[in-house]
Amino acid sequence: MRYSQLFTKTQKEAPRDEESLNAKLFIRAGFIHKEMAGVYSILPLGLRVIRKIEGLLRKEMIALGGQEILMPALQPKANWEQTGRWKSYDSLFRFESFYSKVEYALGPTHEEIVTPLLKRFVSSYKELPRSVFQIQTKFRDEKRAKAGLMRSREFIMKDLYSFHLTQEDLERYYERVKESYERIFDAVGIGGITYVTFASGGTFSQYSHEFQTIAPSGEDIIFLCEKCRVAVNKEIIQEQKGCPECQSTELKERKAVEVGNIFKLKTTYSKAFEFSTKDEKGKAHEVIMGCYGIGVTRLMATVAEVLSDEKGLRWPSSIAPFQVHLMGLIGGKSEAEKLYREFETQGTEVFYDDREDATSGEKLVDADLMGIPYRIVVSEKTLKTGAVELKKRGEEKVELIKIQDTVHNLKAHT
RNA sequence: CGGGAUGUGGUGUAAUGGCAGCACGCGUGCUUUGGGAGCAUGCAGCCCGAGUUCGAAUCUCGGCAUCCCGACCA
Repeated sequence: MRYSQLFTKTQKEAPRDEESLNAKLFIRAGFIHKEMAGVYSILPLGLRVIRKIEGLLRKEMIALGGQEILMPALQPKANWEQTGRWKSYDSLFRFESFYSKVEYALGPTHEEIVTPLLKRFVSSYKELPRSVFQIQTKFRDEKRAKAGLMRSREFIMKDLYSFHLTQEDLERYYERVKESYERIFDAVGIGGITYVTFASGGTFSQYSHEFQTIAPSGEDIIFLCEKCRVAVNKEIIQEQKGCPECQSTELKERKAVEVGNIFKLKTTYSKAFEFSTKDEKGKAHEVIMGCYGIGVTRLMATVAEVLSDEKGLRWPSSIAPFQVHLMGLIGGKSEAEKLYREFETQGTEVFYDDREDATSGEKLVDADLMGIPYRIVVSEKTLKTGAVELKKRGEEKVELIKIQDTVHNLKAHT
């Protein structure tokens, strides 16, 4: 993509009405635009990051046997009454049609849809287990939206739901999802600071698990055991006392962001919707369920919060909007143009700062702000030796590589 | 929802009862170009509504919006 074609632009100053690091960086770099408290438009660069995260999640969910679907954000009141959550779910957006008295909900989560949906098709133990997932926009009427994309009223989430014949089968699947989540957080560069955290599991199971990423800006407090690499949520620290795995009481208190959550629903929703299957003997059993969420936009914000530096964003290759940020400075513009075309032909994701009216300084500063992993500068200086300059975002070291090897070389890097 | 704060060109800010100014941005021209350029010139603003006053961006009241703290958070 050419910078000159991009309708957005970067800005030097962060707006006064954003205090959180992620929102400041995303707005300055032109990734998002605030429409109102807790609601943002996603701009071209931001959307590319979201698509990357979605791709990664999709791959993992499919590996877990998940079948991708897309359920509605607009949901019938009746389903929410069936589970009692029409009245009890505080952050449910409810509204009435302008034309009739019909009331609707905007989905904050999809148990009320997915359970009757699976019930419609699954009626025998032979069809279990099953799992479905979606990547979709959720709505929650947060009492206070805050911290940019960290806690917004409209956000993108990946939600997976699994359906089992037995508790044991759910347990096995649950462990597989846990491992999958760990791979996902590793892949986006926050694995080292993300902890499986024991949280309250409600009345139906002993624990649920959250994936908590250590961050100064986090709104949750966790108590972590460095030895076991697990943590305990603030909610249950009183009853739990020590580390759930080694019983150590030397836990460290840290602020963290909840980037994912896995939960054994057991039969809560299958009971509400009378979803059961027959076993070999023809006896009906309520289906055992699990649900597993990762906030896509929150994950994006978390990566920005923990990996950025004073110059701007710093994306891991796995979810970067582009792999290469190319620019031609004085004396290097025509060579940069040629390189750009070559990259495009080769299918490398390249962002080309082809602006005629931007100064060198401006281009360099923008590259740091946007945080694309590899920067290639072509200028009179580099061309003296028939080379271009390659620099990785966040590192000081620059490497000169022969211009004719550049495209091939980057293919190896990315 | 309780508490606190703030609303001035697109963005960041100054003026605090008396001519709305600066920087970035945007337009035009020329010169520039390895870390958010220079000169010249132009465009663009007081959140909304009442009130006080000779006079309100400034004071008062109401509304709206945004941020922060708290409560809440599958």
